Amino acid sequence: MSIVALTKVPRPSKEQRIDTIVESARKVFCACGFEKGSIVDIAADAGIAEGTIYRYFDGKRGLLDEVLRRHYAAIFDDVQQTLPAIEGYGNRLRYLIRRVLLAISSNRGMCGLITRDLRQFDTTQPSLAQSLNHQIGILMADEIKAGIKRGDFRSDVSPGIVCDMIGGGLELIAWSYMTNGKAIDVDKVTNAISRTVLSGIESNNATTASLASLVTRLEQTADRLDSA
Amino acid sequence: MSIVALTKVPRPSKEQRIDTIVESARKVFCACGFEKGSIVDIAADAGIAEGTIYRYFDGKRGLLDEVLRRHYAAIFDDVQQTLPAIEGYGNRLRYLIRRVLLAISSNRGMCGLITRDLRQFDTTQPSLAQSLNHQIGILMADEIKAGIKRGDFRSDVSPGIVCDMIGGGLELIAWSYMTNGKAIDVDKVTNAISRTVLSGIESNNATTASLASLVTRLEQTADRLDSA
DNA sequence: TCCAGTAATGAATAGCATTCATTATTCGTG
DNA sequence: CACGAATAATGAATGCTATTCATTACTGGA
Repeated sequence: MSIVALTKVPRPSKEQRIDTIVESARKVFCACGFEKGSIVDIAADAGIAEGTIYRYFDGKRGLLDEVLRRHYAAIFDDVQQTLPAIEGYGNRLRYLIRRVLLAISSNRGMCGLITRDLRQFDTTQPSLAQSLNHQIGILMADEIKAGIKRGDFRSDVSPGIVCDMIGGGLELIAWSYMTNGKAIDVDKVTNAISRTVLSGIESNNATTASLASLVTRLEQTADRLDSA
Repeated sequence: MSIVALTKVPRPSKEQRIDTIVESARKVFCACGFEKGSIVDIAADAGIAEGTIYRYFDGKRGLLDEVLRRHYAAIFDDVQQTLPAIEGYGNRLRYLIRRVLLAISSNRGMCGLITRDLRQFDTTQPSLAQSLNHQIGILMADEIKAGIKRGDFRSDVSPGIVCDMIGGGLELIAWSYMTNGKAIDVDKVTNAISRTVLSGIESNNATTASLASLVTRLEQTADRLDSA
């Protein structure tokens, strides 16, 4: 029979407890993934019993949602501070692409959660987390729509489809980063995506050729004028 | 005590048994998804015991892989028959995009498996199924590379990135089809993607218009000079 | 100090993939 | 046809985890 004198620490506030749980969940999920990261692990890391987690969260899924929500919130904050300072729709679009690539390549564990586990939709109850990638898509779509209105972008483009292509492309790049592990060359990829989106892949030989012949003709004319 | 006279059906061949199991798995997975579709359900549908499945497959995951492999194989067969008959790199690219959209929109259950469950990678052992989407990407990349070589496409485009953008875009469209259920307008989406990939989104209205008027003016000047 | 009300606990529950000792069937051979 | 290894099928038992809930521990006001 041992009598132990423990300094009784007061219970943490509701907010502190939630923060502790979410942080432990983040650590465990990032390290092991959603499936393999168990509630027992998270509880152990947070220094509490499993049951306690269920007082604050609907379940494992809800916990993941909150982890992801906080991750995206930080990115959104950053973006909202930076975006307005950038001039030009094309440049802002380019910044958004680059920002996502940075987020992907700077946190492999989170990248795994996003590419692997965010997708687990439940047709009955769409979760908050599902709309997070979509939010970034909305930011991009806003730029494109504004660009169309101003005439910088063609009026026949579908902003939604273009955003899907950018967002989907970024996701595939993230996914292949997760599976093959090769580092992402952020600037190179940013350039490739931006260039493709803005200019497409078709060569405009016809235009170039007609311009070239025009130049030739003007040069000849100029020569004649000189000699006259 | 009942004496029942059952016509003893001979055991099916290994191949038949595998086909039965895979077909039952396809039905169950398509109806319930990978997580919720249980081995018991599949065994019941196939009219066998759960244990039997494990004689033929590594486990639930391996079973899904085979279901997906067969689904993709059918598409590949179809594509390989059709593709060579189409003239022009841009047109073949367009066909591939349309073919994938058709596959997506014609089979919602399978679409769910692809967008939701195919992604469950295990960093330790990459599965066959993971490379299936990639295969289609390779077909597209081939067209793009050939198009670059022939001068139809700009030489500074990155085929891999463009394929990621097309493939990723298609996946996002599939995903949003799964979550919001709205039917996909195959032709409209095919057009939007093709147009974006080929021509980009930047309007060259201003440039074209100003160049055109410049050309006109220069031509008039040149004519006047010539006649002088 | 006491006592509702609130929070935390962790053993019990439940669901499901996977295993494996047991039973049934097949088929080559005497 | 009969026998008996070899092969296939079975389904109860196992193990793992998320989730629940009766019980216990704390807290803050009267």
